[in-house]
Amino acid sequence: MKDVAALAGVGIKTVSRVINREPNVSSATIERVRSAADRLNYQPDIHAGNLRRSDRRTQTWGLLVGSVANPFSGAVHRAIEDAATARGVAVFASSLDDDPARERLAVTAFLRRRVDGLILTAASKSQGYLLPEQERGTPIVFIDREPSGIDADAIVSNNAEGAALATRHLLERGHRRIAFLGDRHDIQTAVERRRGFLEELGRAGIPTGDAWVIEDLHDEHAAHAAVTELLRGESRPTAVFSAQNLITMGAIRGLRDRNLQSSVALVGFDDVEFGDLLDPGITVIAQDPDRIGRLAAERIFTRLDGEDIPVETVVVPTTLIERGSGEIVPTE
Amino acid sequence: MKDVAALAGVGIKTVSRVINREPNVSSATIERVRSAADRLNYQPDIHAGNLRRSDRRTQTWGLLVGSVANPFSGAVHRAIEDAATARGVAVFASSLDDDPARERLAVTAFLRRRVDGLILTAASKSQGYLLPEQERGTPIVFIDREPSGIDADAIVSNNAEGAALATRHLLERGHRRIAFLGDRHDIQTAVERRRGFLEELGRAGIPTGDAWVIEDLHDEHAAHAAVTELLRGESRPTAVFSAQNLITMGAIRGLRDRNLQSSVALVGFDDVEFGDLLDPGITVIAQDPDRIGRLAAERIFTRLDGEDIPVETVVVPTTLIERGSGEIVPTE
DNA sequence: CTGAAAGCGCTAACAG
DNA sequence: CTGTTAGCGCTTTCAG
Repeated sequence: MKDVAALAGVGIKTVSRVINREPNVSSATIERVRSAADRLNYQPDIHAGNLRRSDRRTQTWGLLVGSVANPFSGAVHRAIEDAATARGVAVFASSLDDDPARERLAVTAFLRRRVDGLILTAASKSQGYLLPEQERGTPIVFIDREPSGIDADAIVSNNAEGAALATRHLLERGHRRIAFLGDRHDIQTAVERRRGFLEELGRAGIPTGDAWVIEDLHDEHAAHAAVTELLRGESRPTAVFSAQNLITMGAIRGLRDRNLQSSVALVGFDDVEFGDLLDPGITVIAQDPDRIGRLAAERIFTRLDGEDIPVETVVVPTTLIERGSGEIVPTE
Repeated sequence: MKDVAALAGVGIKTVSRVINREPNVSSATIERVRSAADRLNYQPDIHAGNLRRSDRRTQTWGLLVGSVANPFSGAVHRAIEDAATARGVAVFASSLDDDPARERLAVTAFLRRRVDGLILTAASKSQGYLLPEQERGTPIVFIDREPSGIDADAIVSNNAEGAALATRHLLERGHRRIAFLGDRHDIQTAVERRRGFLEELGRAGIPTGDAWVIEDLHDEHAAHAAVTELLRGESRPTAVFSAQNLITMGAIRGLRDRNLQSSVALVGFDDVEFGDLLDPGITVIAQDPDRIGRLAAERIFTRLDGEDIPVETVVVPTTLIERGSGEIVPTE
């Protein structure tokens, strides 16, 4: 900036004014500064300025998700990015793999870079460690899972209702022996989905004990194995509710292995790409990652803009998409 | 930091030493400073320090991809993130949608935040505008596409060879009437893939004019429509080579609409999730996003570490994955 | 309309 | 082993 000022033959403050589009600079001066800056390929250092700026905004956010390679996270990320860049905000992203230690490291890394806001799918048991940062005024929004140990905004899907909807869908088609395939039992969404499933069975008067509830399936492989085992028994379920993306993939494989994909019903939670190209198509409870991301970004902006609204959990509805696998009726 | 120093009863420089794990501090002092920092929830400001630090490293990179919502980009992103965080580097990500204007904006946004390195899938015609930054010492690595207007490292797939491999695969099964479905013709990878296709046809002695070459299919919908149209004619192709992810999806739909998925062969470029669950499975030329990301990150680190190696384009091999659709033989 | 001086949080260079 | 002083690139404040 000093160099630009020297080249343009003006004071350093005048360059600052031009760069920041502040008023009270003659257009001739503006032009001189502009061309000097261009000639030197000058890019202002946003962080140096931030050191002295009164609002102390870095125009940067930190985003923590399961994994940036996961399609759901990717869609959420994209929605957040679109909202953020529209207002000049750059976004850091970090993958947690549901590992609390990684969460702490990523949060620390972002805080040291003085992000203006934090959006996270927490992997830790409690996020109380974020309290001091929140009190310092940094907006924090949780997505996908609600926070614990801290009172903060959250944007989540209606997991229990979605699971109940899936279950009801199967019940209405006459299924009574429905298996539940769930993710790690310490993940909040997994718990909610199981609850929705069991409660719906309860409402239908089906003794919960009758349900096959298989949990802690942490990847496609485990789900595949579990389904294979499940279908081997004498009294096997007539329908399967797979409560997560990868588990659905494993379930599809398991059903195919035994050539049961057209006789055992399947409803998955989370949309699967290609779901409509399979035969039968895969019926799912679809989440709305785009909306989740957009709402999270809006919430951060609202708080940064100084509005003192109460902390809130926004529930984003899920949708049942019928494609065939969920409409199979029990044969036995 | 001043506050921490006051609370610990030491000078500010001593706090700096402790935070940065510099030597020559008594362990008693370290302990006092540590607990004071903890009590105040102190997080050092990496950017303030950077202003004065001799190496001027922000430990931050910028990544520009097609879209963070795209599975290929997501996989590359993840590989880069893993390499980066292992050495304390945080990663900005931005989606370009193949829009040159977005590329410029994102680059500017990152440069103002003083990233130490830039990894990009360029959308612009020429990246000459990056020359001053490169001369300033910022490592720049291109992924997926080679740069133009600037001499810089690149990590790319062997697009032409992969396309030739796909084409040869079809030729070997007796196909002579093969259609090519391509992305926007101004995208380098699309051009390369078309070249590989046409050259392989040439080697087989098939007059290039005989080939159906349909280009500028920029999304799944356009590809779907193109395939539908293509299959309507009297002398339709016996095989289709779809040269990109979304185009393959559209092609699958088009073939299914006419119930030709088991009579017209299909090979796609880019792996498609679920490819093995379809019937027939989708034969593809798979790229290696993980390796691309890893190599890009390594290249940045190597240059940051000061090694003055020559600029190089690393070609990452692609793999043919046979799943059924590409092994269909011509019926006519 | 323009510029000089001070200071943001930190590290380099030096002195004790 | 520890502290002091200067200054990184910028914005704030205030004086022209």
